Amino acid sequence: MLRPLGLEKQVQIAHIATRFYLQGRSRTEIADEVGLSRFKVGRLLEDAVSSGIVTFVIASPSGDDVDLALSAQLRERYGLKYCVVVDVPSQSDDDFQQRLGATTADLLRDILTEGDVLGLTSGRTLNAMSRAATELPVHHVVQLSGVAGPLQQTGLEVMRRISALGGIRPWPIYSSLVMSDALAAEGVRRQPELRQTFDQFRRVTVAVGAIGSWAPRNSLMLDNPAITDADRKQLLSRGVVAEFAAMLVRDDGTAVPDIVDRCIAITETQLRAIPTVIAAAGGPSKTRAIRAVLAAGLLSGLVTDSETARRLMDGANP
Amino acid sequence: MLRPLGLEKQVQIAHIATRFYLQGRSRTEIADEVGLSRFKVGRLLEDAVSSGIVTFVIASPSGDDVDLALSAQLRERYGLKYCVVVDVPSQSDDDFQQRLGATTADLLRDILTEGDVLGLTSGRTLNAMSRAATELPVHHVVQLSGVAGPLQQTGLEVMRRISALGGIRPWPIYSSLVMSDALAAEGVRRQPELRQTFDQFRRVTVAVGAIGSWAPRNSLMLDNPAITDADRKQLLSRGVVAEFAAMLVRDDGTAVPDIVDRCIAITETQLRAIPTVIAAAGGPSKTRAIRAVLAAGLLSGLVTDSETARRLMDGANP
DNA sequence: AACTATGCTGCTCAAATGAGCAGCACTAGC
DNA sequence: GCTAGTGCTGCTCATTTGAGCAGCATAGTT
Repeated sequence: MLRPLGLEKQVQIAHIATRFYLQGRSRTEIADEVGLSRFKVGRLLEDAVSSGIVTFVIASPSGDDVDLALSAQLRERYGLKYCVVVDVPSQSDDDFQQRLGATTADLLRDILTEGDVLGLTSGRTLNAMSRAATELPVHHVVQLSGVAGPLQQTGLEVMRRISALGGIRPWPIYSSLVMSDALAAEGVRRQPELRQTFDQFRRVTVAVGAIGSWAPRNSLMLDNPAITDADRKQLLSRGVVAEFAAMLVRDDGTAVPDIVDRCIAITETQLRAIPTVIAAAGGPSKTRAIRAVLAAGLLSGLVTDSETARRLMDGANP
Repeated sequence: MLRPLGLEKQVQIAHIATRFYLQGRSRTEIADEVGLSRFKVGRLLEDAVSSGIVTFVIASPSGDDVDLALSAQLRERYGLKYCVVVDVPSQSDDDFQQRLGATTADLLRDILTEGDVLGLTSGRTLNAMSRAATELPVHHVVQLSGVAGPLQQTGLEVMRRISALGGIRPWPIYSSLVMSDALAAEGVRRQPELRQTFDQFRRVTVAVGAIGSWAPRNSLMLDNPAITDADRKQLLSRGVVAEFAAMLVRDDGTAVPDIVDRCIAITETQLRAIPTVIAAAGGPSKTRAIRAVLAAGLLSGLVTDSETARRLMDGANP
């Protein structure tokens, strides 16, 4: 339209649009009512949309901080099964983890069913998730990777909280995530208690993990004492930018298996066998890492913040 | 729904709603895409609306000050053919008339066609209209009522401005609106010049008039010197609350013909014969009067402000 | 005047959609 | 263990709707 639609036409369109969209009448019905052909009504409704008289707003009805439209977009973009994007206005790191964790807990409560076996890694976000979780309809929670980072944020702590919800059996890993050498790791893996947990890996139906960033450096694993400066240097030179459980990933999504034999954690193959794998991670420093893990194609779900989501949307098509 | 919809379901609904409303895909298409039955998709879209995930906003695309939704509602409510409701944030009386007048001019430009003959009364709003009008595709403008009120706001002034637009022949009334007695009025009506104008009344296809309020008192006609205190008292006691052209109206819409024979203006019968009669009036003091004129059932159009529109909507069904 | 070009209208026919229903899983209560 | 109740699913059939088209009016051009 060159002329921006006459005033009376606008009102007429508004009338028809109200009847149609707000009152749910059919085009045919409206046509009879206002004395137009149903074709005319249909075209006026098209005009209503194209001229911007009618706008569609897609938003969370609870008015809470989930950006549904962005969630749906991101989900679409990366072919995810689950995707939740949280609006986190505050930039405080604590708030951040808090919101991401709480939302992840909400998502889990939503998608888990009785028969599911939940697998978890560690990290601040997962810790916040375990704090926020109030009810999870599962009976088994399996720790997917060994301990890394401060005592308060280990996978063990997460396991403790989750199993405290009641009726949930924990399968913990009492071991550090990374060993100094493959032989030591081999020895740990032989421990009966640990083998019990490892045996559970194939039963896990839903896994939730954090994403660690290696470039920029924001990862509990990378800071593990068992990883020497030489290790770090070598792995970084091999292109590692992210870690998920014990899996190290390059920008293009390919894995770097150099130290898998030193890790006490679920393997890539086992991880890929899990029907639903969800990552919870956000923040500017994690964007590149998240993109890498997405590129690896092992995620079926992602919980992140809106700023990160936008950055992920902006990136080149994967 | 008791539970306010699971998080994942919300995202799924948002996805489907986006595809449907924002991208215009069909339910069937979406169903194939996401692997659901078209019925399921349809139900999810219903949920999207009922749960408030999708909202329809009906607003003027130009972002200007016409409240389209309210216009359509009011139009519907009073069975009007044309109705424009203007948002006037400022409470200044001048702004008020200005906006109402400008919008009336827009409406006229929109609905008038070459063959139309325009009829006008007087008043501040119509004066503002004549100021705002830049092009009107008509060739004849007929003054419908005699002069009342200050020189700057008479119908004559309106006629002058409109005919100055070019290509428009004015049919003026050089007379006061009210005479002190019927005999004098009779004499005036005999004047050839005036008869020419009166002869045009039946040719008028679109009439635009202001509404005067008698209770509360806000009318140029009521203040006319030819109306004595006794007249006023009598007419008010007869229940007159409004005037349109020279027609005096009660709350219930019935006419009070007591002084018609003293008025130099179009008669009620002639007025009712005009296909399209539009009133332009607004403001708190005019609400009751507008309601009365609406009740009289002679209007096919109304231009008013949003506050007044809301008051008119609130009133009992006519 | 004849002729395109343009835009608007309402038609036909096929596709999309809604209403209502029966099948099925699950629950709660006996 | 049974059974009525509840909620969800996808079906059939009738209605609604869209795509595309031909008719018609208007405007501008030759």
